[in-house]
Amino acid sequence: MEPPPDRERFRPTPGRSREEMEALQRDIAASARFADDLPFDPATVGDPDGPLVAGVDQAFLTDRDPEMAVSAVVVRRGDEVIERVHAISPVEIPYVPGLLAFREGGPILDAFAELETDPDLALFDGSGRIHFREAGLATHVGVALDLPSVGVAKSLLCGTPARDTAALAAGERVPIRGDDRMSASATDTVVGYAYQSRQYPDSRRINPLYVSPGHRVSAETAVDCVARCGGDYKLPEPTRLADAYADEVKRSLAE
DNA sequence: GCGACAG
DNA sequence: ATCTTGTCGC
Repeated sequence: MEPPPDRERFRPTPGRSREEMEALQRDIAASARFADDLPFDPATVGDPDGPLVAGVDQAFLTDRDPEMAVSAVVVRRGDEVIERVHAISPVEIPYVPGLLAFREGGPILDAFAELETDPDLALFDGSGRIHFREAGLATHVGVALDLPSVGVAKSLLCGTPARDTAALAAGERVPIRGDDRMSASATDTVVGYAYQSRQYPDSRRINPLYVSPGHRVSAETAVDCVARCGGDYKLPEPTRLADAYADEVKRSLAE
């Protein structure tokens, strides 16, 4: 799938100043919908006859002249893999906290362009609304494709947990509220959740995931969808499969 | 000067 | 993200 013609302006292309990138992010946030606007019933995510859920992740070939990105997208219905694609693209923008979508967004869109299936929902490795300008990777790509999306990050970029998240039991979720490091419009509103997908039985601890709406989903529905994606690991299965696939492609390119 | 942050 | 073996515990 490709971005709709009228959304080409959201594509995270290189050659922009930091100010221009931040301005585009404010534009992206203004176009994002942090409320449910889904073509399916979120309660059916993970069901054999439920929606098509895509997992997205990348691996990098740092030891190349232009650094190369391997972007992978794995689409599932229930626990069955319907389609799996990848793209290998040059990385043209360095990683800067807050501007991750500009480094990874382009290569990810290259992978989506290879997709024959149209997913109903996509899970990204990174933040959505939990972002300084409410326009993290999941939001940026979701808005660019006008595709319902969710951000699943392994660490918290900004925002404040409603209570301590150090020792949550499996399945527990704690609201993350917008704080002073974020757009004023997010202040005190629930921009996402810390979600303990897995936990050890003993005293060892696993950090929670930080789930936030990307586009066309509310914070509550975003966590519900992640919880329904299942899997036996910390990361939801779609994302974990995309991660493994990107690594597989990367290793096959070793020299 | 301090703060300090996805992948 | 990436560089990387063994090791602790169920």
